[in-house]
Amino acid sequence: MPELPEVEVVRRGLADHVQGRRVVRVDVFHPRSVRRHVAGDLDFAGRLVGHTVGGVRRRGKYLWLELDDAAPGSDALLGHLGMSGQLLLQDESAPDPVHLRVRVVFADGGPELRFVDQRTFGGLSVDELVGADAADSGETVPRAVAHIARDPLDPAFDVEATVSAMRRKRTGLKRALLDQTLVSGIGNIYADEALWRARLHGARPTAGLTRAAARRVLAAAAEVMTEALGQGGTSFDTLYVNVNGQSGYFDRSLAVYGQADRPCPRCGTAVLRESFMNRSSYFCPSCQPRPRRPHP
DNA sequence: AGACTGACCTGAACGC
DNA sequence: TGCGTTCAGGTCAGTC
Repeated sequence: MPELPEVEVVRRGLADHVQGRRVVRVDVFHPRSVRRHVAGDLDFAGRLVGHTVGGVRRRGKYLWLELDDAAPGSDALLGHLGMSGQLLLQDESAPDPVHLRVRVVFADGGPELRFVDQRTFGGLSVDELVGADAADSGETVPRAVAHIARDPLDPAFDVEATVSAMRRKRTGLKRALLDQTLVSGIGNIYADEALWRARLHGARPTAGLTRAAARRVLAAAAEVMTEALGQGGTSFDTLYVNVNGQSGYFDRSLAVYGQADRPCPRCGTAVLRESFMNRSSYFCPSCQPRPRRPHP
């Protein structure tokens, strides 16, 4: 399940291996994988061919390859891995993976960029770059990413503004952590881990949080994702760009996620699993007591 | 306007 | 053995 650290691992791998390369051919094998490109797969391919990959950027779980340059109005190849997406660099002689959805071929004859996605929740599109925020920083993001908040590892991430925005919400803390327009990059796994580190229950109403508690959980999220990145980063020295986290090492370090009935690493109490938003939440009932007035 | 739900998708694991 | 059910969960259109 790619969340911020996994996407960042991919970004680094791509930056090392596709920057400066010119696209000569694009094959789209599954229309759903380019559904965000409303002009269709032919237009998608046409906007890539002939262009050279510039910088490789990321915000939250979104990743994009600047085409030619980063100026507003220029195009970028935007990608989201969804649940099962992978961006692989593979030699043209390597057999096509079963779930190969899009192939990008480069002029130098080197390894192809292959978008592989079993469940097709992810996707690619070509999107125009726009100014990142009102301030004239010169930073640009694809139009489709403009509504996504900065993530906790972004140097320009504003903790105090995020704390204020969080406390203005009328929702539960875990919902808020998963809200990509409030703070991006956090998914179900790192939300549970951050809540555990901050000793807070996900049903705590955001409006009732102290600023200190809100800061604590955001700091915990940044910390756990930084640690995961450190471990995920060990495996991308080859042309194979690992994306889905399956071969990452961080799962050994998870305190509560997926650890139902196992002892909490801090106090030994059995970790609980609960259903939440059609998925699962894991927490320690001792370290993270349910609030007296939980947000439903 | 903001909060929330359901739909999308495939394959593995499980129960009977 | 096989069939049906559940689970994994990121995002956004649609609803209230």
